[in-house]
Amino acid sequence: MAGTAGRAPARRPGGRTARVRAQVLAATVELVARDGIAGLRYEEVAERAGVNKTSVYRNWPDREELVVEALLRYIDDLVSIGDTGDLRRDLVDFLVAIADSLAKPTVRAVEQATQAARDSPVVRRAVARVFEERGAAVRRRVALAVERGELPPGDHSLLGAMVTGPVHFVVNRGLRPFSRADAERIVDVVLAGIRATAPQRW
Amino acid sequence: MAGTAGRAPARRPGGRTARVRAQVLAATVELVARDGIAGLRYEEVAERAGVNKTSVYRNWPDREELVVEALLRYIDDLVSIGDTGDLRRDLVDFLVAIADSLAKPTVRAVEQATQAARDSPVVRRAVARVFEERGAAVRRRVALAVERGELPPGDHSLLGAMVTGPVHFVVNRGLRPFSRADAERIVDVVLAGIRATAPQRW
DNA sequence: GCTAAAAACAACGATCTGTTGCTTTAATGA
DNA sequence: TCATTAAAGCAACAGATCGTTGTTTTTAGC
Repeated sequence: MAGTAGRAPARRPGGRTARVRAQVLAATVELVARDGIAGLRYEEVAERAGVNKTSVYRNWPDREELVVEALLRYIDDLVSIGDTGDLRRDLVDFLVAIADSLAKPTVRAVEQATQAARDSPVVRRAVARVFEERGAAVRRRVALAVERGELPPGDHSLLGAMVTGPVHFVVNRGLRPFSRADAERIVDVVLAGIRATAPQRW
Repeated sequence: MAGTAGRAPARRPGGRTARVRAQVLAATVELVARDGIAGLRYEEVAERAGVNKTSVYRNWPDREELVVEALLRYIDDLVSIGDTGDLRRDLVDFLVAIADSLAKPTVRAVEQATQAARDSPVVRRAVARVFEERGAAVRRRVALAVERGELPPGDHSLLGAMVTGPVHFVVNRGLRPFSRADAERIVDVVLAGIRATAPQRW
């Protein structure tokens, strides 16, 4: 797959074309965030992008390619974990950043795509790729923590899910705002639990 | 709001009418599970239900009322937590049951509705009501555990999110199957973490 | 079996879909 | 600066879907 989503590379990609493409992809993200992939309407994309609908149809004859390209373009909106040397702090900051990011259209679009991924291999691959980068960063950060003696050695493959899962749960249910205190509680319980269940004091 | 979703009660609700209603609601759940609320098409509902589309339009002029009624009808598909006297076992069983239930169209429809709830008060109320029953059951079970000395007293409002959040996370990302061992690990870490972070050995 | 509630049938104008032929704009490179 | 031409805009289309309405047929309830 060369170029942007399998088509021959544009031969005049600057100026207006770039503007049109960017506006279409931005509109696509917003509408997928609101209505999901199945609810996406080309005419509404064009209207919101301030572009003629033929521009959308001709550039992205396949709606899944449109959605995938839109998701990948904004992949950087997905927050990642940092490294201050203090695992607890990095995790807490990470959770707070995730909670905030869940308000962004980009991130909500990824959530919608995650639902749709069940029925579409193309979307599934894109979503997996998006999450893979974040997941790898968390794994690297955890490995560092083990090296530094902040965590006992062992299988920490569930750690990421154990700290971020509750954030998604609370925010998506939308029952209450997610506070920094919530993040601290989650991280403290999970880290203490991992240490307490380690085979021996390492 | 009397009757089913605000309309005057049907005066001939038996036999064929009941059959039509049930088939439409079942079809609605399946299609919402696949395409979300915004992607729901009345004609496809009618076709899948083996029913004329006018029956759908006349019974449910408002698509949100159709979706809400469909969700509430299958509310019992949402698994709840049991009480064997052993908190760890009850939680593990609960998590495994949740993971299994996430394959059901009914439950996936609720997940889709949860996304859409952001933009629709009607849907939001229905989803909140659906989850409220399950959440209350977990809170009761946790309160029992505290009474029995299985858990230290304190604020356990995040416990439900901390054990079920990771399940949703793993299953929805769909990277790998969710095993009973995963459930055990999650519950063990969370329970150990809660005990380890309790103010004193209670 | 009668009555009438409710489902099916049929047909509608309006909107959306996806495509095509043509015109206009403007990015690119000389 | 300006000629070339890629790419966007415009207009019109057949077909599908939407939501509604008038009528006919089925059948639940008495």
